Amino acid sequence: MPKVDDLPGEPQPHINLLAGLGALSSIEMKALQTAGARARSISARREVLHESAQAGPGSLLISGWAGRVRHFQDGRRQILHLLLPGDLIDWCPWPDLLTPTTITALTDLKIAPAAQPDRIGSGLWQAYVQSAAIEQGYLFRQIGRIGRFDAHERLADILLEIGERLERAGASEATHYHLPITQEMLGDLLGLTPVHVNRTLQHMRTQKLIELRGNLVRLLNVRELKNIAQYQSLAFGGPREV
Amino acid sequence: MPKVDDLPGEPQPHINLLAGLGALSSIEMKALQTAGARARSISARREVLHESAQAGPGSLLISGWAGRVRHFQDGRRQILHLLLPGDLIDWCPWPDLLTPTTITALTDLKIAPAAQPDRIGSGLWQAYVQSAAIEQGYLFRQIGRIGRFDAHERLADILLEIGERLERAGASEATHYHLPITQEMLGDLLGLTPVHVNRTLQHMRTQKLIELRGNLVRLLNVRELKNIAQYQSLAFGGPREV
DNA sequence: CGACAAGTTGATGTTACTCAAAAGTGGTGG
DNA sequence: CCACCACTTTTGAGTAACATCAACTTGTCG
Repeated sequence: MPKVDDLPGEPQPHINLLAGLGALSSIEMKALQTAGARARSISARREVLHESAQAGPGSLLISGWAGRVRHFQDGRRQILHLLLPGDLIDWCPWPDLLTPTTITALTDLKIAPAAQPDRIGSGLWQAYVQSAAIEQGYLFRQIGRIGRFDAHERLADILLEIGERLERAGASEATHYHLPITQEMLGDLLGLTPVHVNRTLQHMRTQKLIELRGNLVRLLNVRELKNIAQYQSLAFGGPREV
Repeated sequence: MPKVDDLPGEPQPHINLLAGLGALSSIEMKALQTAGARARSISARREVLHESAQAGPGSLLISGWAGRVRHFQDGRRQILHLLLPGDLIDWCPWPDLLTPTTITALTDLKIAPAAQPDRIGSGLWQAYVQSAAIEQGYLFRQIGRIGRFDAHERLADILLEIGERLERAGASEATHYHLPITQEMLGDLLGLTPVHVNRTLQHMRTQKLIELRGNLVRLLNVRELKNIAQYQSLAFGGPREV
């Protein structure tokens, strides 16, 4: 598996991810590479985008984790969707049609302006559109997860999902990755309190389902985890001919 | 006592809704009217669309309530999103990019094949695209609702949201409408058990927040309901010039 | 070293679930 | 019209899951 960090140069998860979604021309690949090089840094806990903002020309998350967030008046918050390296952030096929949500940096980030597809229907354009469709799929999963799963199921499910997404972006292995967010953020994502997240993780450790040291997770018993979460990968089409 | 049935001709909520989202030409209006007349019936609890199905050419929900549903192996289910009269069901701006979810009829339905926009960018096309974007906004709300709200908040929120959506479709008043789904379905939508939905509704009745007789709901204290749910309308743009 | 954030643990309270049964509702056929 | 059925709503009692409050520990960084 591609241990991206060993490769020369910067890791470019957005290229790995998008190349899997649309048949990119070499020009488009180049554009993505140069975009990646022009990434700017944003530090943890900063807002990347505010609810009230207009949809921008699109951005690519190069490194770090972010989240679409809803804040409530009484201080509660819910992470609606987790954004991982390689993800497309606020691109939209037409101006002004994006539902604006606040996006917050959960860790330090690097964000690059998205390379613009030169025409509708190009490989890059297809990849972007697919990317948006996939996000919608994850929203559906998120609803099912927090609506009907208990704490163990939610954690098993999200750990599997994150691993799968990181692997697709070539950023990690699916069963062994760096989890750079706090248990409190995990709670905000899963609709649980940080205390309960902690206890549940403890329990999963004693069950030898996972290992968690520092912020390195290892999924020790993927079979059982998938069983707990009734897990199945989110299916989506690969690149198609235009 | 649905007032709508007393009006001459068939009610056409999809026209009310879509006309608010895109500047429809008179030809497009006609097309929607004839589409509405060609509606077919589907009886309650039937699947309208299965997960595995290809994205179709699109359908309009003319009457009745449906839901995007996820079923779990152990019999639990979660209604991911509620589909109300006038809603666009499986239309997608490009073939095959829709995330397929099972759609189930919660009541008897009437469904019409969606009139196809004749070109990208037309008023009808814009209305459809906006409609899809709005659905995404409701998905975000749904996640916040079930992730961080307790039972009272969830019910207050959903009752307000449903009222608002029905009113926008010209199908009811926002504070006084027919609720044709069972409390069990409401539970599946909100991630609660039917028993707990019932108790919570009882409590809201004693608080004089709502009135619920048969399946007619009246929101008696909208101010307080909005306060409970920290409610604010989902903002979206009206028709725009092409 | 000290300060601060994150993780951990215990004790206790509350919300929501489970199981169970009764009562109301609507439709169907005799 | 009534009897019967299936479904929904309602209510009660007991339980489990999760939240809350609070303290203590660990780790990290200046």
